[in-house]
Amino acid sequence: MKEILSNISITVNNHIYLKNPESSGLGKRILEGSIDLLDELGFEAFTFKRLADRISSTEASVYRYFESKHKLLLYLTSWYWAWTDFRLFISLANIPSPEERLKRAINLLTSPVQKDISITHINEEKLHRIVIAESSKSYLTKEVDEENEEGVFYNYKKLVQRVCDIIFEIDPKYKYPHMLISTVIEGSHHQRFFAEHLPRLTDTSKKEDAIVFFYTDMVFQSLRAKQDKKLKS
Amino acid sequence: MKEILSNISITVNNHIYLKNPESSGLGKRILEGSIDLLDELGFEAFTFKRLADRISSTEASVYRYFESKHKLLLYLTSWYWAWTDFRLFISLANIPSPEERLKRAINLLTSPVQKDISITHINEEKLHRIVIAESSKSYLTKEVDEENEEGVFYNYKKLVQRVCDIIFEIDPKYKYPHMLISTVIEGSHHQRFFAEHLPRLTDTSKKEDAIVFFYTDMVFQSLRAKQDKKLKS
DNA sequence: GCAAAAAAGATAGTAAAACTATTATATTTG
DNA sequence: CAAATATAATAGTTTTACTATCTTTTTTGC
Repeated sequence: MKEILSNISITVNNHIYLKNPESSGLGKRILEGSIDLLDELGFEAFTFKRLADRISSTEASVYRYFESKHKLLLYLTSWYWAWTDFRLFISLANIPSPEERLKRAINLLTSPVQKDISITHINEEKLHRIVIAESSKSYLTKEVDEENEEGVFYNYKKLVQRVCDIIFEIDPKYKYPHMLISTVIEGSHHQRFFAEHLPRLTDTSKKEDAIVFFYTDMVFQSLRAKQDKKLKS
Repeated sequence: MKEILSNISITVNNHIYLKNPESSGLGKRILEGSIDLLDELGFEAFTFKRLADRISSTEASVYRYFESKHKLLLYLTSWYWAWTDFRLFISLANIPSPEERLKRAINLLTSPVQKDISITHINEEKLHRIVIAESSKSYLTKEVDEENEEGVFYNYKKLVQRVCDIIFEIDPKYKYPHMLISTVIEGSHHQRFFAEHLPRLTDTSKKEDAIVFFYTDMVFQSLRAKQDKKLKS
């Protein structure tokens, strides 16, 4: 995958950074280092000082790229949504049946991220763990409206919309596609976190992937309620 | 309601506080003041210094009740789950049909909190907004396992279990009751936040309460998938 | 009603976090 | 190679998140 896609790149809204971290070696070290450290320490204990030490740079240099650790988190999650949207696009290409496309979409959104699908210097497996544990902190703030106006959540909305478009093909009358899909995305992340840390809030069975199964079923049952087509679930 | 229930009180795991805030006037002012301030400022900008100023006390005095603002948030959310569990208990009393009980439970878990159901000095309407915007920060931390062992999430688990018990009555074979209910609770909170701040991630229709309807439908459709009883949805 | 105990207030102080500013040294680019 | 730009090194500020100490007020048990 690396070969084929070496000339595509993931873009993130430029209100999120001061200087594009993809534009320099230090910028890339900041991204790599912050993914490692956020995964190790969590958002609360993560600081630019610690990041600078880890990548053998200085606090002041990191501040030239991102105005705060909150913006850095926003960058990483936004990158993740763009990357997920891109993978989704590929996964759905040339599949004529909307039901099959929806099934593949849910599968991609709710499955764990495997190491081997990396396309860049970014460790997507670690990034996935960061998104699970930290991404809701990127919008559950008092600055959300302001930042939303700047377009920093565009990549997330775009991904949700892409899946909603499939639902529209299956049932143009279905009233809650966005609610359904954002519930699937946020929900599956929460369930992965619960499975690891608060197992009594979920139902873990190690054999099959209960999370993928549950949300696939949930979506198709919710849609079947509104229409009575046969589904290849 | 205030009259009838004046002798019941909500209990919170004692690992969460240093001194029980319900045991003194200052403690109650801390609870009241923190609910006001958290609602106004959000968790990030909330500090014990600001809280102390607001309630005309001192930082040091607040620290005698809670060892950190994180523990205070944990207290408030835990209180909220106990209160919700209590309301649920009442709402389900003497309703024989498990389907009807489940419907009432989903309704209670996904509806907005109205002012008039207050039983204490706590402003439950504000607390509900805090739970929506901040409660996931109480467990999305690196300390979650440690704190979970101390039992600080017990009230949340208990609430989820209570609803799972109803599902068991309806369909003892259903495999994912905890996933279903925690998805409903977390999901409905997220959707309320989205409706206000990120509307493109949800489907708002101001007339009826789309969120209650959506999750009720979701639950009953998910269960109908596994069984074919008639439901009064 | 009073003494002892406990709670709260007043004040001060520390370590670290979250930045900003300045100057010097590399590195890039035209 | 000069000029521009990026990074490093260093230092400083303000705020947060606490801890410590001492005094005053309130509670309580007799």
